[in-house]
Amino acid sequence: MPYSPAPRKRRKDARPSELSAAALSLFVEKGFAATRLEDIAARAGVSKGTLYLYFDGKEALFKAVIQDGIVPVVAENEAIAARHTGSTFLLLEKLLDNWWAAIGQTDFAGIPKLMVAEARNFPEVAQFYYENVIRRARTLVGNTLERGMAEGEFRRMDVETTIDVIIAPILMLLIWRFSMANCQSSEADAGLYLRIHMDLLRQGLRASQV
Amino acid sequence: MPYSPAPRKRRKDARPSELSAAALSLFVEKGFAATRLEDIAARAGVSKGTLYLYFDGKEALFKAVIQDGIVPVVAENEAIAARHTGSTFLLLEKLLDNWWAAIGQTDFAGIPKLMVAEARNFPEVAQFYYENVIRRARTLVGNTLERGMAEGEFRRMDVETTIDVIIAPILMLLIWRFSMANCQSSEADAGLYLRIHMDLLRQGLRASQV
Amino acid sequence: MPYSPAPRKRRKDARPSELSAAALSLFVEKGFAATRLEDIAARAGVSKGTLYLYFDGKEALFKAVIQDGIVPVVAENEAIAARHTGSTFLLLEKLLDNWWAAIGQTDFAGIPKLMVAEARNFPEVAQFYYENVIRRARTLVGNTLERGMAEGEFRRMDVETTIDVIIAPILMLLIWRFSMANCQSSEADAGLYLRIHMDLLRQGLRASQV
Amino acid sequence: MPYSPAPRKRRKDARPSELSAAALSLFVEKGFAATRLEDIAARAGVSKGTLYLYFDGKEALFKAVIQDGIVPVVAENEAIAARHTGSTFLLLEKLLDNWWAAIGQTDFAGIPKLMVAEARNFPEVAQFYYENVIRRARTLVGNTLERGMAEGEFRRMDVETTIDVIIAPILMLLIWRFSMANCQSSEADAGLYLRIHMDLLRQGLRASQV
DNA sequence: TATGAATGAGTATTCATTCAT
DNA sequence: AATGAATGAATACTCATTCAT
Repeated sequence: MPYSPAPRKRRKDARPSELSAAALSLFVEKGFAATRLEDIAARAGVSKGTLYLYFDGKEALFKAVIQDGIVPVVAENEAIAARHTGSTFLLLEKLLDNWWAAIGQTDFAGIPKLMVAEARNFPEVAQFYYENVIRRARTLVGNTLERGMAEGEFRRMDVETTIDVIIAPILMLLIWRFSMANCQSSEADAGLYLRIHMDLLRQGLRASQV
Repeated sequence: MPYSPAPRKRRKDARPSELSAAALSLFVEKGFAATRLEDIAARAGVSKGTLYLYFDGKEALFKAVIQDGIVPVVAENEAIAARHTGSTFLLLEKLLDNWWAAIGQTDFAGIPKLMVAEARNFPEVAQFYYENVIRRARTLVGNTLERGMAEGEFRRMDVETTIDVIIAPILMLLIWRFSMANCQSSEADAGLYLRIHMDLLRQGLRASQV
Repeated sequence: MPYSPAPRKRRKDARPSELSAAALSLFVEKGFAATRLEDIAARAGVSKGTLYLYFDGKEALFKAVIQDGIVPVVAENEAIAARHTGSTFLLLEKLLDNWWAAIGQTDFAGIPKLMVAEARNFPEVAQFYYENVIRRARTLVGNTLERGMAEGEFRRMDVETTIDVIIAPILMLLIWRFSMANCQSSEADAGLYLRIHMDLLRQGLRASQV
Repeated sequence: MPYSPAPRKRRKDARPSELSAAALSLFVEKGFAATRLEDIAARAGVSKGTLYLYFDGKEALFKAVIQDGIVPVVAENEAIAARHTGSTFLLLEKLLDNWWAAIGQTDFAGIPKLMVAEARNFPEVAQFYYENVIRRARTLVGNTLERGMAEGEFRRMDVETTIDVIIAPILMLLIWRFSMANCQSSEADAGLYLRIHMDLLRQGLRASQV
């Protein structure tokens, strides 16, 4: 018999992530304080009490949302970089593609805005996020840049600044989408935006070819 | 001895901005929902009830904070651009300097983070902000770019994208300062950051001089 | 010089009754608790603080409204009775007419409803009202009935019950007017109501004439 | 041992009427505005929050108190009239007896005073009360009078006026009990009062028997 | 495991009252 | 005498959390 774990069992295991998914979408939508546990429970299709079977409370839910959300993607990107061979710029593109598929097009896309909004109220979670997401992501990009420079594919440049130039537009894209985007009459085209960004980088990074 | 208006009167006139200043700093620090009116009152040195003499309630206070905070600076910058003569890049620098003095180094610096955090809960205020701050600021930068291109000082480029490239790092600087900045061990040097930004722009914008 | 006291002086003397008149109309309209001192002041055309120059506070205002409102009319009616000669039923009619002119067609008309609504919250005022209005009015009507019976104009009957029969409809008329009257589509005709009431009494009270 | 439903469940079903009973007694005692939700909860033996599980708020509680309180008794009286045979005056007595047992001797007795006091602040509830209690009660009495006249038991008379004569004293009895009654030294005897009222009616209504 | 009834601490808001001018 | 800015106690209502079933 190939597969088919008992549905009830699968349900039980899936619960926590169902719950934190519901929490994430509401936290992103309304902010932490303005989200009621009752709404999270309702969106997950369980009762309020059930939340407490899996999480210690609202704060714990917030931490879980942040901590479980993005870290795996960072690790995944680190793995991608580790096994990559060939053009460094192609690696940058791979990293962006993977990040876009795993974050940008999922509910996790709301996390940066959420984290920005709540960092001061949850310094401990912010610290965790800084060390496990931001720092690692910057290191990854930084290493990639250095690899490109070492191989002569990229021109020499200040690494920290260039990391900012690479990451900031991507972050702004997400933050914008979960804050002011509704105010624009015309829908922004995220795919186009990212392509332009990468095009600029392709030119901007490469060693000048005389 | 010149005259001095009755203190009571002077107080009355000053109150609204004292109150919204206190509100701003707390909203930025803890978010809208997590800020208690009592704390705002305490920070402004008045009682809870006094807030209601000047503002209709917490939401009205939020609107006032946003609407009164930044718009004057936008207008100021528009005026600066209108009367500027000479190098277009110099104008860009002037605009940045003024904005940095009037926003970046005051409590208003927290507004972008606040607006990002609360935009979804106050769509009406977000709309106001979009139209009176964001759109006007973008138009101002866009016109400046076009002026530079028309005069041959800047190379030809896609204006909308370039506006993003100019503005996004400045926004990120502020958003970062009011969210994750505490997580870094080393203090970031905003002045340096902006100087590098302008240096990159100076090179990136100018028409290639063969 | 016939008259013309200084207008300012007249104003000063008139203040308290202007204030309690404003208070009465609002108390009647919305009840004691739901009436804000600010509204009373506004209706009287003065500032909130001025109320405290003439009354000790909201309760004092309530007491004044009740105590100053109706007692004079009771005294007036007692005087009418004292100097009346002739048909006793005519006296009853005079009393009703006077009461109707001095109470029923003025703002004082709202006092019975107000007193009913607030008696339990102001037992002291209620006691005052009971002794100085209700008891005296009942005594007056009772004495009149006894006079009519003594002179053979009215048939013998239980006095206390008859007092009720005479007074209750008049009270109900006022209470109704200040409570449910707005619910009726057709305007009630108070004058007609009272005339029918008196007609019934004329028949009901008179000694049967064989 | 017969079964016994879970106490929790039994509680749940009983709660709303426990709560509105507590609310009624306090509203009658102190008026709507002067009654604190906390006191209602305390009198019902629950916490403040529990009220909100069953009612949307203070106003909803007020509406429930009025709407659920008296209407059933009106319906009951209509049924009594529908199936009555025999003397019409006996029917009047039955109606009074039933009303006295179901209203006059229960906490519902306070509703007329409450409704009078709050009608202006709750026009919608007042309208409901007018149409579902007052109008129906008057119609019931009016039909009874017409039946009596048609059968020759009652003399011919103006129906609307007579309805007033029948109902007003009963209303006054209740209103009095919940307002000024405490001011009297001697306890009024409601039973006696009603008996006298009916005696007067018996004489007043019957067709003169020559 | 899951439920949802019950709780009560926490907060925005109102408004009678005071008092410097 | 008159003002109205300021106060802070009072209260309706919310919602995270608990726990008996």
